[in-house]
Amino acid sequence: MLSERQRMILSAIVDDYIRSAEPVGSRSISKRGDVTFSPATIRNEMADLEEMGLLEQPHTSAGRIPSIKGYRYYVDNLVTLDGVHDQDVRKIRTFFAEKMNHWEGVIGHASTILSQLTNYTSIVLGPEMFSTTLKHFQLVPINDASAVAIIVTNTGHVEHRTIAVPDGISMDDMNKVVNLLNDKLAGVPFYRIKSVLHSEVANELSRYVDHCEDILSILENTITEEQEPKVFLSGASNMLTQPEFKDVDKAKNILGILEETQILMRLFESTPEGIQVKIGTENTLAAINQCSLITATYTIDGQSLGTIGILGPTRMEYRKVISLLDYLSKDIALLMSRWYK
Amino acid sequence: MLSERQRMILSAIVDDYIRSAEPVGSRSISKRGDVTFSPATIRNEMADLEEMGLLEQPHTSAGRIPSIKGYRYYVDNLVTLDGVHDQDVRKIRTFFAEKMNHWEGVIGHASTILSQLTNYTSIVLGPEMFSTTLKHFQLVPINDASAVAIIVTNTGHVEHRTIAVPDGISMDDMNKVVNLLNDKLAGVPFYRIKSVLHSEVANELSRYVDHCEDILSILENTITEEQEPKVFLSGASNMLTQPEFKDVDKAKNILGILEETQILMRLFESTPEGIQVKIGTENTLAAINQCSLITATYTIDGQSLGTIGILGPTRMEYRKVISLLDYLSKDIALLMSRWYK
DNA sequence: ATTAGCACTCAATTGGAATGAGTGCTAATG
DNA sequence: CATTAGCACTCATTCCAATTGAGTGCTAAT
Repeated sequence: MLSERQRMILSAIVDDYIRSAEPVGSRSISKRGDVTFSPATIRNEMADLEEMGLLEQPHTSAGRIPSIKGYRYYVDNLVTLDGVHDQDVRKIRTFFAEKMNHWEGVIGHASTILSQLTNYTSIVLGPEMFSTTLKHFQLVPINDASAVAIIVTNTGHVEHRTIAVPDGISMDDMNKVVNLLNDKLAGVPFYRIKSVLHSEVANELSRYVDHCEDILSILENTITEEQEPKVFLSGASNMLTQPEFKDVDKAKNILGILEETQILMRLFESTPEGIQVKIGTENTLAAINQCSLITATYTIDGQSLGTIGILGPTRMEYRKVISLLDYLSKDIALLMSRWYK
Repeated sequence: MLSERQRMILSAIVDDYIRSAEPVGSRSISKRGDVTFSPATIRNEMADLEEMGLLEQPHTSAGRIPSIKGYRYYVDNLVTLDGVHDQDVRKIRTFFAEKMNHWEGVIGHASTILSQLTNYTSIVLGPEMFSTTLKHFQLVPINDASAVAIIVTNTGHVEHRTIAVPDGISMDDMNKVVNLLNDKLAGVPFYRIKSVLHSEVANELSRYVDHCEDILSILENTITEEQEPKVFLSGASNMLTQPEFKDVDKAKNILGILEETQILMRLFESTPEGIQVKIGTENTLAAINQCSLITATYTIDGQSLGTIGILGPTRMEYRKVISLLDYLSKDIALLMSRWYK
């Protein structure tokens, strides 16, 4: 649909604008070298591209900037992945060289690297449990009043949490409860555990143990809370380096959003496997309509575990970020496969 | 050293400046009602106060603003605590009404409340372990390759972490290791565990078990990492609402700092018990020389557990923040005493 | 089909005048 | 003698008009 020349010009404009954050004029394109036409010719093409909705003009006597649609075309058709820069690879290597023996380490480090290498904000979701089932549940008493609940999933993922034990519950009762839970809940997907707890377990439990409501509510909290993936955020202040957020109010809006884990998670709802680019208003959340979000899932044995993402202005270095996310998501999968066998 | 009238005027200037963030003129003070002198008189007194270093003038024809020394005098001598506002108390109540069965919940909520009620940034440190000793160590095997390490301190505090178990370590070996560790390390303060591990445990361990270096290094990591208190941050974006940070560069500086947990912790090094106010350059960290940090420790049975703090511009609502921190630190102690018996 | 040339647009910059909040000093006042 | 009214002075801020310059669209020439 676009001529080769138009594609070249569009590409040049997007590239230039990504670099400079200033509207791009016909003259500067002509001088770049890779497009050998005169400014006048380029102007004509630009007018056409604008008519197609790929470019827009802030005001009559300014250069052009890419529209959302323009970025979309650029990302879908013009971005050539040139791989990750050598020095970036080296930096990732040294970062991950440190021996890590829990997944939070890997995910946390990944988040830090991403923001450092891109100068954007990185958002990383830990292993999700939506598609995961309970494999094993264990309670380790610590003292009269508290115990550690350990939850093992079918993926080999382990979560733990200290819980308060209500007064008047004996060790014996505990064991009964734990056994019953393992019987009933093993193999049940997490998102269904809450209802199973109420429908099947509650009745049976009341036969064996007093105070069962207390125990149930605690378990319910513990298990359902763990269901939520943990969110790691890094480089939020990088937003402020972008000229589009030199207006403090805009910046505050976005940074405020970034502080609300709940909202962040909604951003990642229904991210498909592989790499996804959401540009400006393509994001459902109005507050980040000036931003682009690029996400990549990390998978082991074809199963999607979690998501890493970069949030930046729509004027984002798509080429670099996409390459990097692709590389890193595979790296994370590799590193984490140790715990998932 | 200051006359009553000078104290009134200084107090009025600080209050006004805290409210408006604009230099305060003699006329506006005179019109407030509580200082009944004419602008001319007030001007004379202001000149004196400036000479004493309590006030300063941005430029010749502007009003006065408090100097660091002025704030200091204000905080030390002029702040009257009027307690926490009723509606704030209610808000805290509803926030804490939710049943919480792990300390992260309490601390995390406290952080959120603080930033919401003050519109500043809150920094909260979880229970410290510097003055804490190991009470009990436990390893719960999950599968061949991993186990959960549970660490109980003398304060009743519980930490846990999943660790990877090196190949070729049997359950039996494990138990031996755990028993040995409990023998040797129970009662040892955390900050000394690392050295004890090397000096006393390493030798002995090598007699019983192969691969002991692997195990040791993992344990060392696990234990020493837990030693660091967890940092909770909330309302960082509130910084941007302050006119002193309308300059994006300044804002980025501070927000950048806030993202670095290591640095944040250094801010809290050696916070004395009770409430402490550090104004502007009184902070050792140059990056926050435009800020004031107010901290309060929460203690149980006279033992200091952790610290809650508010970071804001030097032009901070000291009265309100100090009252609030005082109130909340006691509240946290109360809530947490459940787990510390 | 391409491009040189030209008139036109409009945001951004510049500089100088007007504004006004606030001061310091002096002399008058109770 | 402490207080205050009065006044000249300072200086950041605001306002406005003129200038600048990057960039466009159109037309005619190549």
